[in-house]
Amino acid sequence: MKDPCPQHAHRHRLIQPALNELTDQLRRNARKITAPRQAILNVLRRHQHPLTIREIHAALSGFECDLATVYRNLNTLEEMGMVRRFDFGDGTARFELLIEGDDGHHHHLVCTQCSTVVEIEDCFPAELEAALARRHGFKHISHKLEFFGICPKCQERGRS
Amino acid sequence: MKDPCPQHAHRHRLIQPALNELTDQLRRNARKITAPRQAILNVLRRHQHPLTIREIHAALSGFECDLATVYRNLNTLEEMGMVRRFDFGDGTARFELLIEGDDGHHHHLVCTQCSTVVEIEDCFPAELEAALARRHGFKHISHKLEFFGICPKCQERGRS
DNA sequence: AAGCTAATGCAATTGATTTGCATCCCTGTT
DNA sequence: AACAGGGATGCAAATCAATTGCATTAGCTT
Repeated sequence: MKDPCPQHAHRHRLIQPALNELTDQLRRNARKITAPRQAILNVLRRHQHPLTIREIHAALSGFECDLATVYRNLNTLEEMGMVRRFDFGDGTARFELLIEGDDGHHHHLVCTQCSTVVEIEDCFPAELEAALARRHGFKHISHKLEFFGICPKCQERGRS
Repeated sequence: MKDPCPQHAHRHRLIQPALNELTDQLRRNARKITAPRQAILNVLRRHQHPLTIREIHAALSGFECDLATVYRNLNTLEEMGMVRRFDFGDGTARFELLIEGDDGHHHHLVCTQCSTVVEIEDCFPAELEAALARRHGFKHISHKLEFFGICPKCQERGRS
C-alpha cells in the first residue's frame, strides 16, 4: 500500500496502534467492543490526521452505521482520552487518534484554500501560559492554537 | 453610570469611539446609516469585549430589530474591518469593535465556568510565525490563539 | 442460556447562522 | 422637496453541525 493519506503533507507518526490494543483500551474502560466502534477505530488508525465526523463516517469502508453513532462514539472516545478534538474554526470538529499516554497536544498549520494540514511540533504559548496563570490568578490553564495560511500548491495554482 | 461591563475583568480600552466617527466609517464605505446599524454600533461601543450576536441583540436597548439583521450587520462590519470575530470554541461567534487603524489582533483568557474574559496583550513573537511560514512554504500565515482556565472567583465558589 | 445495560438506528430537535423574497427607507439626484 | 434605485430589513424557511428521545438490539457478566 502507498501512502494512505495523500492529501496531507505532514510526516506520519510512526506508530499505528494495532486494533486490538485499541479495543483493549475500550475493555479497560468497561466499553463494549461493537462493530461500529471497531470500524471507527480502524479509520482513525489509518488516518492519523484530523478527520471530521463526516469523513470518518464516509471512510467506514464496507461497514455502515448511523451518523449519530459516529458522533456518540467520538464523544465517548474523547472522554476516554483516546481521541483529541481539534477546532479549525470552520464550524466542524475534527478528531485524531491518540497514542496511549500521549495527551496529543500539538498544533496545526491549515491551508485556507485546500484544507491541507501540517502538524506543528512547536508549542509557543507554553511558557506564556504559566505567566498568564500567575498574573491573572487563573488555574488549570490550557490553550487552543492553530495556524492558517496558503500552502505551496495553492500558491502555484493561484499564480496561473 | 458605573462600570458598564461588570461581568468582565479586563481593563477597558480607554478609547470609546464616538458614534459619529463610526457612522463616518460606514459612509466612507458606501453603507447606509440605518437605525439597526446605529443601535448595534452603540452596543459594541459600550461593551468593548467579545459579545455574541444574541448578547448584542439583547442589548439593543429600546430599539428592536430582527436577529437576522444583527447577523447580517456583523458580517458586513467584519468585511469592512470595523469589528473582529473571535472564536472561543463554544460554537458561538463573538465580536469586538475595532479602533480604526487597529487590526485588533489579541487573545483572550476565558473562564470555562463563568465565561469571564480577560484580554491578553502578549502574543508570542511574530518571528516564530514567520519561521513556520518559511519552514513549510506557506504564505499569509495567521493564527488563532485563546486561553482557557478557571478564574479566581470560580475557584472560590468551587472550594466551598 | 439469562438478564442487565450500554450501544445503536431512526427520527425529531436544538442552536447558530444563512438565505429567499417582498417591502421599506437611506441617499444621491433631479 | 419629490424621486428613483439599490441596499437594508423583517419574516419565514432553510442549512448544517451536533444532540437527544425512544424503542430495539446486542455485548458482556454470571
